[in-house]
Amino acid sequence: MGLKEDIGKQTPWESPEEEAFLNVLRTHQFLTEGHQSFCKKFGITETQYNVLRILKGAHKGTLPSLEIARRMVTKVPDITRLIDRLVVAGLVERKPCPEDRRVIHILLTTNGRRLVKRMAKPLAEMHRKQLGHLTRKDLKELNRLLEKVRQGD
Amino acid sequence: MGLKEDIGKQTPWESPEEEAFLNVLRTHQFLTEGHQSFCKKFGITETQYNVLRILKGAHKGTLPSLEIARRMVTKVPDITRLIDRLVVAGLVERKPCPEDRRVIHILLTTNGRRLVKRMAKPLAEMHRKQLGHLTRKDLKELNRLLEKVRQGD
DNA sequence: CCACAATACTTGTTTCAACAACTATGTAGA
DNA sequence: TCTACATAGTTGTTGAAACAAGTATTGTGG
Repeated sequence: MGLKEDIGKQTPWESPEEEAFLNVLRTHQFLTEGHQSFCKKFGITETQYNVLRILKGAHKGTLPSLEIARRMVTKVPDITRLIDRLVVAGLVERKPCPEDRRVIHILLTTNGRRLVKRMAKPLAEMHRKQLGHLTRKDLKELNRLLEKVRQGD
Repeated sequence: MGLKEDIGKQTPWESPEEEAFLNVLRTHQFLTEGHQSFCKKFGITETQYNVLRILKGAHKGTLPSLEIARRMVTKVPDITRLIDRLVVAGLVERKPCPEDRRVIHILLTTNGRRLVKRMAKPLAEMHRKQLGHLTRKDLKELNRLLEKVRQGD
């Protein structure tokens, strides 16, 4: 199924660039939908999972909040209340930095670490379900092209 | 710049699928950011533009609201108030369908049509700015792979 | 060392999206 | 024709994102 049938549009694309643009949007939507409902099963949002994932991958498992914001996929102008919710959920905690009292370090709690671990295998499964029909060569080429897109502007 | 440096992560990917997944998310963010600020310059949101674009491409320039919702890139469970805002902005209007009184047709007003037209050229320019550095072959391959992703699941 | 700028985060406010429940109209089978 | 169900859209409510302005701490040029 091509994009044209997919969205039931009458007129063709203005340009191949527009087609690619919408194609990225559609595919993003396709992938993110599954990811969203996946996260929901574990009681968190996509954005919240993103924070946990970043913390898990971080050196020493701790980062200043704005550093987390910087690494997020989406822009988060409101990192404070995003962290707030994770604190309330008992998944992360704040630890003021003694060296620089402006900074607040965020780290996973035991529960947070446990949740990320518990999500790992099912998540990998979902990725395989969503992308497993692409060959290694496909994936490599897709990654190359997506990275090339981001080099522009 | 690869994805790894891009997001400052320590640990490598769990799988090529996860890498591709995040790559789509990042690239989507990259593209949509520009698109968002573009739309903002014209006083509308991305979602609102999406409605206008769909109406412009629709046969006879009119569609029932739920049909619009169905064609949107993102899920819109709240099409009513999305249309509300466009009505208030004077860009679309509602026209009850006489044949089926459940249905309400949405159509562009003159102002709406004018706005879409006014946005067309700058938008094409932005697409070229964002994606112009990819060759035709790149774009074709990218489109092919993105469509292939959506065939899965 | 002192004013001033930069950094790191917080808070207030407004707007938008998500979810579910609800109304109104049309369709189809017993 | 009457009941049940499906479709189209609306509304109420809650929660989260967007934006801008504010506070506290640190770095820096004169």
